[in-house]
Amino acid sequence: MSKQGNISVSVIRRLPRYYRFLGELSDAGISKISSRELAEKMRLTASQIRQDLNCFGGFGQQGYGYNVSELRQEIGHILGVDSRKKVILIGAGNLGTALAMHIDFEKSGCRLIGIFDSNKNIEGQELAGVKITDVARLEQFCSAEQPDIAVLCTPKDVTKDLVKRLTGVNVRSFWNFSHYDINVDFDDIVVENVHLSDSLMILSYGVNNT
Amino acid sequence: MSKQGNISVSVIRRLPRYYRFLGELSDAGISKISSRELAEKMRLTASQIRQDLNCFGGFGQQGYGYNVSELRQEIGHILGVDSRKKVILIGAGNLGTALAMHIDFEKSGCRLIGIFDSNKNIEGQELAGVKITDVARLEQFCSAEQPDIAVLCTPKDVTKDLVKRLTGVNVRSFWNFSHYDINVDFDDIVVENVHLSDSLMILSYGVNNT
DNA sequence: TAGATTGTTAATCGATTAACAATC
DNA sequence: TAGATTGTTAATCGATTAACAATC
Repeated sequence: MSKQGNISVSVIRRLPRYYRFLGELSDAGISKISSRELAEKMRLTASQIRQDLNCFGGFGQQGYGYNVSELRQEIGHILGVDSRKKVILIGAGNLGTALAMHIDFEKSGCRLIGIFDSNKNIEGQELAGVKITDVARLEQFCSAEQPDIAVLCTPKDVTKDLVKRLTGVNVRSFWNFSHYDINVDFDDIVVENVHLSDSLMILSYGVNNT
Repeated sequence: MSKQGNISVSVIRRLPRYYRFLGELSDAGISKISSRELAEKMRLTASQIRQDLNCFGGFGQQGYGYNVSELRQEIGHILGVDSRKKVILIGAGNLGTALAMHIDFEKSGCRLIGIFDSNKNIEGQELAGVKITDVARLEQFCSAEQPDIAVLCTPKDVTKDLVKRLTGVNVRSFWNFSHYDINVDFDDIVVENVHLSDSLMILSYGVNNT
Protein backbone atom coordinates (compact mmCIF):
# COMPACT_ATOMS: atom_id res chain seq x y z
CA MET A 1 0.00 0.00 0.00
CA SER A 2 0.78 3.69 -0.12
CA LYS A 3 2.73 4.84 -3.09
CA GLN A 4 0.54 7.88 -2.50
CA GLY A 5 2.29 10.74 -4.24
CA ASN A 6 -0.54 13.17 -4.56
CA ILE A 7 -3.78 11.51 -5.44
CA SER A 8 -6.17 13.62 -7.50
CA VAL A 9 -9.57 14.38 -6.10
CA SER A 10 -11.16 12.74 -9.15
CA VAL A 11 -9.71 9.44 -8.02
CA ILE A 12 -10.70 9.92 -4.37
CA ARG A 13 -14.26 10.75 -5.28
CA ARG A 14 -14.56 7.42 -7.10
CA LEU A 15 -13.35 5.33 -4.17
CA PRO A 16 -16.62 5.16 -2.20
CA ARG A 17 -18.34 3.86 -5.29
CA TYR A 18 -15.76 1.10 -5.71
CA TYR A 19 -16.18 0.34 -2.03
CA ARG A 20 -19.92 0.06 -2.45
CA PHE A 21 -19.81 -2.20 -5.49
CA LEU A 22 -17.18 -4.43 -3.97
CA GLY A 23 -19.38 -4.76 -0.89
CA GLU A 24 -22.27 -5.91 -3.03
CA LEU A 25 -20.10 -8.40 -4.89
CA SER A 26 -18.77 -9.68 -1.62
CA ASP A 27 -22.29 -10.05 -0.22
CA ALA A 28 -23.21 -11.96 -3.36
CA GLY A 29 -20.45 -14.42 -2.57
CA ILE A 30 -18.14 -13.38 -5.39
CA SER A 31 -14.55 -13.61 -4.26
CA LYS A 32 -12.57 -12.72 -7.37
CA ILE A 33 -13.01 -10.14 -10.10
CA SER A 34 -10.98 -8.75 -12.99
CA SER A 35 -10.79 -5.07 -13.86
CA ARG A 36 -12.63 -5.86 -17.07
CA GLU A 37 -15.55 -7.51 -15.27
CA LEU A 38 -15.76 -4.78 -12.64
CA ALA A 39 -15.62 -2.13 -15.33
CA GLU A 40 -18.56 -3.70 -17.07
CA LYS A 41 -20.63 -3.78 -13.89
CA MET A 42 -19.78 -0.19 -12.95
CA ARG A 43 -19.83 1.20 -16.46
CA LEU A 44 -16.25 2.35 -16.36
CA THR A 45 -13.17 1.36 -18.34
CA ALA A 46 -10.92 -1.38 -17.05
CA SER A 47 -8.03 1.00 -17.61
CA GLN A 48 -9.45 3.56 -15.26
CA ILE A 49 -10.00 1.02 -12.53
CA ARG A 50 -6.43 -0.22 -12.77
CA GLN A 51 -5.06 3.32 -12.85
CA ASP A 52 -7.16 4.35 -9.86
CA LEU A 53 -6.17 1.38 -7.74
CA ASN A 54 -2.51 1.68 -8.61
CA CYS A 55 -2.41 5.13 -7.07
CA PHE A 56 -2.40 3.29 -3.78
CA GLY A 57 -0.54 0.10 -4.56
CA GLY A 58 -0.70 -3.17 -6.40
CA PHE A 59 -3.79 -4.81 -5.01
CA GLY A 60 -4.22 -7.27 -7.85
CA GLN A 61 -2.49 -10.33 -9.12
CA GLN A 62 -1.43 -10.69 -12.72
CA GLY A 63 -3.28 -13.35 -14.64
CA TYR A 64 -5.87 -13.60 -11.90
CA GLY A 65 -7.52 -10.30 -11.01
CA TYR A 66 -8.48 -8.84 -7.66
CA ASN A 67 -9.64 -10.50 -4.48
CA VAL A 68 -12.98 -8.81 -3.83
CA SER A 69 -13.09 -8.69 -0.05
CA GLU A 70 -9.41 -7.90 0.27
CA LEU A 71 -9.67 -5.03 -2.19
CA ARG A 72 -12.77 -3.76 -0.46
CA GLN A 73 -10.98 -3.70 2.84
CA GLU A 74 -8.00 -1.87 1.36
CA ILE A 75 -10.21 0.82 -0.11
CA GLY A 76 -12.13 1.08 3.13
CA HIS A 77 -8.86 1.59 4.93
CA ILE A 78 -7.79 4.32 2.49
CA LEU A 79 -11.11 6.07 3.05
CA GLY A 80 -10.71 5.71 6.77
CA VAL A 81 -13.88 3.72 7.48
CA ASP A 82 -11.96 1.76 10.09
CA SER A 83 -11.16 4.90 12.08
CA ARG A 84 -13.50 6.39 14.66
CA LYS A 85 -13.74 10.10 14.02
CA LYS A 86 -15.66 12.22 16.45
CA VAL A 87 -18.49 14.09 14.77
CA ILE A 88 -20.71 16.87 16.02
CA LEU A 89 -23.82 18.11 14.29
CA ILE A 90 -25.01 21.68 14.44
CA GLY A 91 -28.58 22.64 13.66
CA ALA A 92 -31.26 20.14 14.71
CA GLY A 93 -33.95 21.36 12.31
CA ASN A 94 -35.63 19.11 9.76
CA LEU A 95 -32.48 18.26 7.91
CA GLY A 96 -30.15 17.99 10.90
CA THR A 97 -32.59 15.73 12.69
CA ALA A 98 -33.00 13.53 9.63
CA LEU A 99 -29.25 13.23 9.17
CA ALA A 100 -28.69 12.36 12.82
CA MET A 101 -31.21 9.56 12.53
CA HIS A 102 -30.65 8.43 8.96
CA ILE A 103 -26.89 8.41 8.48
CA ASP A 104 -24.97 5.35 9.55
CA PHE A 105 -21.96 7.23 10.86
CA GLU A 106 -20.21 4.07 12.02
CA LYS A 107 -20.14 2.71 8.48
CA SER A 108 -18.07 5.69 7.38
CA GLY A 109 -15.69 5.57 10.31
CA CYS A 110 -17.49 8.20 12.34
CA ARG A 111 -19.22 8.53 15.67
CA LEU A 112 -21.81 11.17 16.51
CA ILE A 113 -20.89 12.62 19.90
CA GLY A 114 -22.78 15.89 20.05
CA ILE A 115 -25.74 17.78 18.63
CA PHE A 116 -26.18 21.51 19.00
CA ASP A 117 -29.03 23.90 18.40
CA SER A 118 -29.98 27.41 19.42
CA ASN A 119 -33.59 26.49 20.17
CA LYS A 120 -33.86 26.19 23.96
CA ASN A 121 -37.13 24.28 23.59
CA ILE A 122 -35.43 21.18 22.27
CA GLU A 123 -32.40 21.36 24.56
CA GLY A 124 -31.94 18.11 26.45
CA GLN A 125 -33.94 16.05 23.99
CA GLU A 126 -32.21 13.04 22.51
CA LEU A 127 -31.63 12.29 18.86
CA ALA A 128 -30.08 8.99 17.78
CA GLY A 129 -29.05 8.54 21.40
CA VAL A 130 -27.26 11.89 21.56
CA LYS A 131 -28.44 14.80 23.69
CA ILE A 132 -29.15 18.16 22.09
CA THR A 133 -27.04 20.88 23.67
CA ASP A 134 -27.38 24.65 23.56
CA VAL A 135 -25.05 25.94 20.88
CA ALA A 136 -23.79 28.49 23.41
CA ARG A 137 -21.84 25.64 24.95
CA LEU A 138 -20.17 24.73 21.65
CA GLU A 139 -16.67 25.97 22.49
CA GLN A 140 -16.72 24.41 25.92
CA PHE A 141 -17.72 21.05 24.46
CA CYS A 142 -15.20 21.17 21.62
CA SER A 143 -12.32 22.13 23.87
CA ALA A 144 -13.08 19.11 26.02
CA GLU A 145 -13.97 16.59 23.32
CA GLN A 146 -11.89 17.71 20.32
CA PRO A 147 -14.26 16.59 17.58
CA ASP A 148 -12.79 15.89 14.15
CA ILE A 149 -15.75 16.84 11.99
CA ALA A 150 -18.65 19.26 12.24
CA VAL A 151 -21.83 18.66 10.26
CA LEU A 152 -23.37 22.02 9.40
CA CYS A 153 -27.16 22.02 9.03
CA THR A 154 -27.57 25.66 9.85
CA PRO A 155 -29.14 28.53 7.94
CA LYS A 156 -26.77 30.30 5.61
CA ASP A 157 -26.57 33.55 7.54
CA VAL A 158 -25.26 32.03 10.77
CA THR A 159 -22.90 29.49 9.24
CA LYS A 160 -19.92 31.76 8.65
CA ASP A 161 -19.87 32.85 12.27
CA LEU A 162 -20.19 29.25 13.42
CA VAL A 163 -17.26 28.15 11.31
CA LYS A 164 -15.22 30.97 12.78
CA ARG A 165 -16.06 29.72 16.26
CA LEU A 166 -15.31 26.13 15.32
CA THR A 167 -11.94 26.83 13.72
CA GLY A 168 -11.20 28.79 16.89
CA VAL A 169 -11.46 25.58 18.91
CA ASN A 170 -9.54 23.66 16.29
CA VAL A 171 -12.34 21.96 14.36
CA ARG A 172 -11.16 22.07 10.76
CA SER A 173 -13.29 19.57 8.83
CA PHE A 174 -16.83 20.25 7.73
CA TRP A 175 -19.68 18.36 6.17
CA ASN A 176 -21.50 21.38 4.88
CA PHE A 177 -25.24 21.27 4.16
CA SER A 178 -25.55 25.00 4.53
CA HIS A 179 -26.27 27.19 1.56
CA TYR A 180 -22.93 28.91 1.99
CA ASP A 181 -19.42 28.36 0.62
CA ILE A 182 -17.02 27.95 3.50
CA ASN A 183 -13.95 27.72 1.29
CA VAL A 184 -14.07 31.32 0.15
CA ASP A 185 -13.61 32.68 3.67
CA PHE A 186 -11.41 30.08 5.34
CA ASP A 187 -8.12 28.43 4.46
CA ASP A 188 -6.59 25.19 5.64
CA ILE A 189 -9.88 23.49 6.22
CA VAL A 190 -11.37 20.34 4.76
CA VAL A 191 -14.86 20.73 3.34
CA GLU A 192 -17.28 18.38 1.73
CA ASN A 193 -20.22 20.34 0.41
CA VAL A 194 -23.71 18.93 -0.01
CA HIS A 195 -25.50 21.82 -1.63
CA LEU A 196 -28.92 20.29 -2.12
CA SER A 197 -30.48 23.18 -3.98
CA ASP A 198 -27.51 23.32 -6.36
CA SER A 199 -28.00 19.63 -6.96
CA LEU A 200 -31.69 20.07 -7.72
CA MET A 201 -30.94 22.88 -10.17
CA ILE A 202 -28.44 20.70 -12.00
CA LEU A 203 -31.13 18.07 -12.29
CA SER A 204 -33.56 20.70 -13.52
CA TYR A 205 -31.09 21.61 -16.27
CA GLY A 206 -30.82 17.95 -17.21
CA VAL A 207 -34.58 17.60 -17.46
CA ASN A 208 -34.77 20.56 -19.85
CA ASN A 209 -31.81 19.53 -21.96
CA THR A 210 -32.16 15.89 -22.84
CA MET B 1 -28.50 33.33 -25.80
CA SER B 2 -28.02 29.74 -26.83
CA LYS B 3 -24.93 29.01 -28.83
CA GLN B 4 -25.25 25.74 -26.90
CA GLY B 5 -23.29 23.19 -28.88
CA ASN B 6 -22.75 20.58 -26.24
CA ILE B 7 -22.02 22.02 -22.87
CA SER B 8 -19.79 19.91 -20.65
CA VAL B 9 -21.13 18.76 -17.32
CA SER B 10 -18.22 20.51 -15.58
CA VAL B 11 -19.63 23.80 -16.77
CA ILE B 12 -23.22 22.92 -15.85
CA ARG B 13 -22.24 21.91 -12.35
CA ARG B 14 -20.73 25.34 -11.76
CA LEU B 15 -23.82 27.25 -12.83
CA PRO B 16 -25.78 26.99 -9.56
CA ARG B 17 -22.82 28.42 -7.71
CA TYR B 18 -22.65 31.39 -10.06
CA TYR B 19 -26.37 31.80 -9.60
CA ARG B 20 -25.97 31.79 -5.85
CA PHE B 21 -23.13 34.30 -5.76
CA LEU B 22 -24.84 36.62 -8.19
CA GLY B 23 -27.94 36.51 -6.00
CA GLU B 24 -25.90 37.58 -3.00
CA LEU B 25 -24.26 40.39 -4.94
CA SER B 26 -27.62 41.51 -6.19
CA ASP B 27 -29.05 41.46 -2.67
CA ALA B 28 -26.08 43.53 -1.56
CA GLY B 29 -27.07 46.15 -4.10
CA ILE B 30 -24.17 45.54 -6.46
CA SER B 31 -25.31 45.98 -10.04
CA LYS B 32 -22.12 45.53 -12.06
CA ILE B 33 -19.18 43.15 -11.82
CA SER B 34 -16.18 42.18 -13.94
CA SER B 35 -15.01 38.62 -14.44
CA ARG B 36 -11.88 39.53 -12.48
CA GLU B 37 -13.83 40.75 -9.47
CA LEU B 38 -16.22 37.81 -9.50
CA ALA B 39 -13.31 35.39 -9.85
CA GLU B 40 -11.72 36.88 -6.76
CA LYS B 41 -14.91 36.50 -4.72
CA MET B 42 -15.53 32.94 -5.88
CA ARG B 43 -11.91 31.84 -5.91
CA LEU B 44 -11.90 30.98 -9.58
CA THR B 45 -10.01 32.39 -12.55
CA ALA B 46 -11.54 35.18 -14.59
CA SER B 47 -10.76 33.11 -17.65
CA GLN B 48 -12.89 30.26 -16.45
CA ILE B 49 -15.83 32.51 -15.72
CA ARG B 50 -15.70 34.07 -19.19
CA GLN B 51 -15.32 30.67 -20.84
CA ASP B 52 -18.22 29.23 -18.88
CA LEU B 53 -20.58 32.09 -19.62
CA ASN B 54 -19.68 32.18 -23.29
CA CYS B 55 -20.93 28.63 -23.69
CA PHE B 56 -24.38 30.18 -23.57
CA GLY B 57 -23.86 33.56 -25.14
CA GLY B 58 -22.30 36.96 -24.71
CA PHE B 59 -23.83 38.20 -21.48
CA GLY B 60 -21.20 40.86 -20.82
CA GLN B 61 -20.20 44.16 -22.31
CA GLN B 62 -16.63 44.87 -23.29
CA GLY B 63 -14.94 47.54 -21.24
CA TYR B 64 -17.70 47.33 -18.62
CA GLY B 65 -18.29 43.85 -17.26
CA TYR B 66 -21.51 42.04 -16.46
CA ASN B 67 -24.82 43.32 -15.20
CA VAL B 68 -25.33 41.31 -12.02
CA SER B 69 -29.08 40.88 -11.94
CA GLU B 70 -29.35 40.38 -15.68
CA LEU B 71 -26.66 37.70 -15.63
CA ARG B 72 -28.28 36.02 -12.67
CA GLN B 73 -31.55 35.85 -14.48
CA GLU B 74 -29.94 34.42 -17.61
CA ILE B 75 -28.24 31.67 -15.60
CA GLY B 76 -31.46 30.98 -13.74
CA HIS B 77 -33.20 30.59 -17.04
CA ILE B 78 -30.54 28.18 -18.33
CA LEU B 79 -30.96 26.11 -15.16
CA GLY B 80 -34.71 26.20 -15.55
CA VAL B 81 -35.56 27.83 -12.24
CA ASP B 82 -38.33 29.73 -14.00
CA SER B 83 -40.03 26.51 -15.08
CA ARG B 84 -42.48 24.59 -12.90
CA LYS B 85 -41.55 20.96 -12.95
CA LYS B 86 -43.78 18.46 -11.23
CA VAL B 87 -41.95 16.52 -8.56
CA ILE B 88 -42.96 13.46 -6.61
CA LEU B 89 -41.13 12.11 -3.58
CA ILE B 90 -40.97 8.45 -2.71
CA GLY B 91 -40.10 7.27 0.77
CA ALA B 92 -41.37 9.42 3.65
CA GLY B 93 -38.88 8.21 6.25
CA ASN B 94 -36.51 10.51 8.12
CA LEU B 95 -34.75 11.77 5.07
CA GLY B 96 -37.74 11.98 2.76
CA THR B 97 -39.74 13.86 5.36
CA ALA B 98 -36.88 16.26 5.98
CA LEU B 99 -36.45 16.93 2.27
CA ALA B 100 -40.15 17.52 1.75
CA MET B 101 -40.09 20.10 4.51
CA HIS B 102 -36.64 21.58 4.08
CA ILE B 103 -36.16 21.96 0.33
CA ASP B 104 -37.49 25.08 -1.33
CA PHE B 105 -38.64 23.37 -4.50
CA GLU B 106 -40.06 26.56 -5.98
CA LYS B 107 -36.64 28.20 -5.91
CA SER B 108 -35.30 25.52 -8.23
CA GLY B 109 -38.24 25.61 -10.61
CA CYS B 110 -40.02 22.64 -9.06
CA ARG B 111 -43.30 21.89 -7.38
CA LEU B 112 -43.93 18.98 -5.04
CA ILE B 113 -47.18 17.35 -6.11
CA GLY B 114 -47.06 13.92 -4.49
CA ILE B 115 -45.47 11.92 -1.69
CA PHE B 116 -45.54 8.13 -1.57
CA ASP B 117 -44.71 5.57 1.09
CA SER B 118 -45.43 1.92 1.72
CA ASN B 119 -46.26 2.47 5.38
CA LYS B 120 -50.07 2.42 5.64
CA ASN B 121 -49.89 4.06 9.07
CA ILE B 122 -48.82 7.41 7.65
CA GLU B 123 -51.08 7.29 4.61
CA GLY B 124 -53.25 10.38 4.39
CA GLN B 125 -50.98 12.48 6.59
CA GLU B 126 -49.77 15.74 5.15
CA LEU B 127 -46.18 16.86 4.65
CA ALA B 128 -45.39 20.33 3.39
CA GLY B 129 -49.03 20.56 2.37
CA VAL B 130 -48.90 17.38 0.31
CA LYS B 131 -50.78 14.22 1.22
CA ILE B 132 -48.90 10.96 1.66
CA THR B 133 -50.23 8.29 -0.70
CA ASP B 134 -49.81 4.53 -0.67
CA VAL B 135 -47.01 3.66 -3.06
CA ALA B 136 -49.32 1.04 -4.56
CA ARG B 137 -51.10 3.89 -6.28
CA LEU B 138 -47.90 5.23 -7.83
CA GLU B 139 -48.62 4.23 -11.42
CA GLN B 140 -52.18 5.47 -11.28
CA PHE B 141 -51.02 8.85 -9.99
CA CYS B 142 -48.17 9.18 -12.49
CA SER B 143 -50.33 8.28 -15.46
CA ALA B 144 -52.73 11.03 -14.46
CA GLU B 145 -50.25 13.69 -13.35
CA GLN B 146 -47.17 13.02 -15.50
CA PRO B 147 -44.54 14.16 -13.01
CA ASP B 148 -41.17 15.27 -14.40
CA ILE B 149 -38.96 14.26 -11.51
CA ALA B 150 -38.99 11.57 -8.82
CA VAL B 151 -37.06 12.07 -5.59
CA LEU B 152 -35.92 8.69 -4.33
CA CYS B 153 -35.55 8.39 -0.56
CA THR B 154 -36.06 4.69 -0.45
CA PRO B 155 -33.93 1.86 0.88
CA LYS B 156 -31.45 0.49 -1.60
CA ASP B 157 -33.09 -2.88 -2.09
CA VAL B 158 -36.44 -1.52 -3.30
CA THR B 159 -35.12 1.33 -5.43
CA LYS B 160 -34.35 -0.62 -8.57
CA ASP B 161 -37.86 -2.02 -8.75
CA LEU B 162 -39.32 1.43 -8.14
CA VAL B 163 -37.30 2.95 -10.95
CA LYS B 164 -38.53 0.21 -13.22
CA ARG B 165 -42.12 1.06 -12.31
CA LEU B 166 -41.48 4.77 -12.75
CA THR B 167 -39.82 4.50 -16.14
CA GLY B 168 -42.81 2.34 -17.07
CA VAL B 169 -45.10 5.33 -16.57
CA ASN B 170 -42.63 7.63 -18.31
CA VAL B 171 -40.87 9.25 -15.36
CA ARG B 172 -37.26 9.55 -16.50
CA SER B 173 -35.57 12.02 -14.16
CA PHE B 174 -34.41 11.14 -10.69
CA TRP B 175 -33.02 12.90 -7.69
CA ASN B 176 -31.48 9.86 -6.11
CA PHE B 177 -30.76 9.71 -2.38
CA SER B 178 -30.81 5.95 -2.38
CA HIS B 179 -27.65 3.96 -1.82
CA TYR B 180 -27.94 2.52 -5.30
CA ASP B 181 -26.62 3.47 -8.74
CA ILE B 182 -29.54 3.83 -11.11
CA ASN B 183 -27.37 4.51 -14.13
CA VAL B 184 -25.93 1.02 -14.32
CA ASP B 185 -29.32 -0.58 -14.90
CA PHE B 186 -31.20 2.04 -16.89
CA ASP B 187 -30.46 4.05 -20.02
CA ASP B 188 -31.90 7.28 -21.30
CA ILE B 189 -32.63 8.64 -17.87
CA VAL B 190 -31.44 11.76 -16.12
CA VAL B 191 -29.99 11.20 -12.66
CA GLU B 192 -28.59 13.47 -10.04
CA ASN B 193 -27.11 11.39 -7.26
CA VAL B 194 -26.80 12.51 -3.67
CA HIS B 195 -24.94 9.64 -2.11
CA LEU B 196 -24.60 10.91 1.42
CA SER B 197 -22.50 8.07 2.74
CA ASP B 198 -20.12 8.39 -0.20
CA SER B 199 -19.82 12.06 0.61
CA LEU B 200 -19.03 11.35 4.26
CA MET B 201 -16.36 8.85 3.27
CA ILE B 202 -14.72 11.37 0.98
CA LEU B 203 -14.65 13.78 3.90
CA SER B 204 -13.21 11.07 6.09
CA TYR B 205 -10.38 10.62 3.59
CA GLY B 206 -9.77 14.35 3.63
CA VAL B 207 -9.53 14.39 7.41
CA ASN B 208 -6.93 11.65 7.35
CA ASN B 209 -4.89 13.10 4.52
CA THR B 210 -4.33 16.77 5.16
C1' DT C 1 4.22 -23.78 -20.46
C1' DA C 2 0.26 -21.01 -22.31
C1' DG C 3 -3.33 -17.89 -21.08
C1' DA C 4 -4.92 -14.29 -18.55
C1' DT C 5 -4.66 -10.09 -16.46
C1' DT C 6 -2.17 -6.92 -14.01
C1' DG C 7 0.92 -2.65 -13.47
C1' DT C 8 2.71 0.96 -16.06
C1' DT C 9 4.07 3.74 -19.89
C1' DA C 10 2.47 6.25 -23.97
C1' DA C 11 -1.28 8.50 -26.65
C1' DT C 12 -5.47 10.90 -26.64
C1' DC C 13 -8.80 13.65 -25.13
C1' DG C 14 -10.93 17.35 -22.55
C1' DA C 15 -10.80 21.08 -19.32
C1' DT C 16 -8.46 25.00 -17.52
C1' DT C 17 -5.56 28.91 -18.03
C1' DA C 18 -3.20 32.46 -20.61
C1' DA C 19 -3.01 35.77 -24.16
C1' DC C 20 -4.78 39.12 -27.13
C1' DA C 21 -7.53 41.25 -30.62
C1' DA C 22 -12.22 43.19 -30.75
C1' DT C 23 -15.09 46.65 -28.91
C1' DC C 24 -17.73 49.19 -25.64
C1' DT D 1 -9.85 59.03 -27.75
C1' DA D 2 -7.82 56.06 -24.00
C1' DG D 3 -8.85 52.55 -20.69
C1' DA D 4 -11.08 48.64 -19.44
C1' DT D 5 -12.84 44.34 -20.07
C1' DT D 6 -15.03 41.16 -22.83
C1' DG D 7 -15.22 37.15 -26.27
C1' DT D 8 -12.32 33.93 -28.33
C1' DT D 9 -8.28 31.61 -29.92
C1' DA D 10 -4.00 29.33 -28.50
C1' DA D 11 -1.15 27.01 -24.93
C1' DT D 12 -0.96 24.27 -20.97
C1' DC D 13 -2.23 21.13 -17.88
C1' DG D 14 -4.48 17.05 -16.10
C1' DA D 15 -7.39 13.10 -16.57
C1' DT D 16 -8.85 9.23 -19.25
C1' DT D 17 -8.01 5.64 -22.45
C1' DA D 18 -5.15 2.52 -25.09
C1' DA D 19 -1.30 -0.43 -25.52
C1' DC D 20 1.91 -3.64 -24.01
C1' DA D 21 5.59 -5.67 -21.44
C1' DA D 22 5.87 -8.00 -16.91
C1' DT D 23 4.33 -11.82 -14.34
C1' DC D 24 1.29 -14.87 -11.94
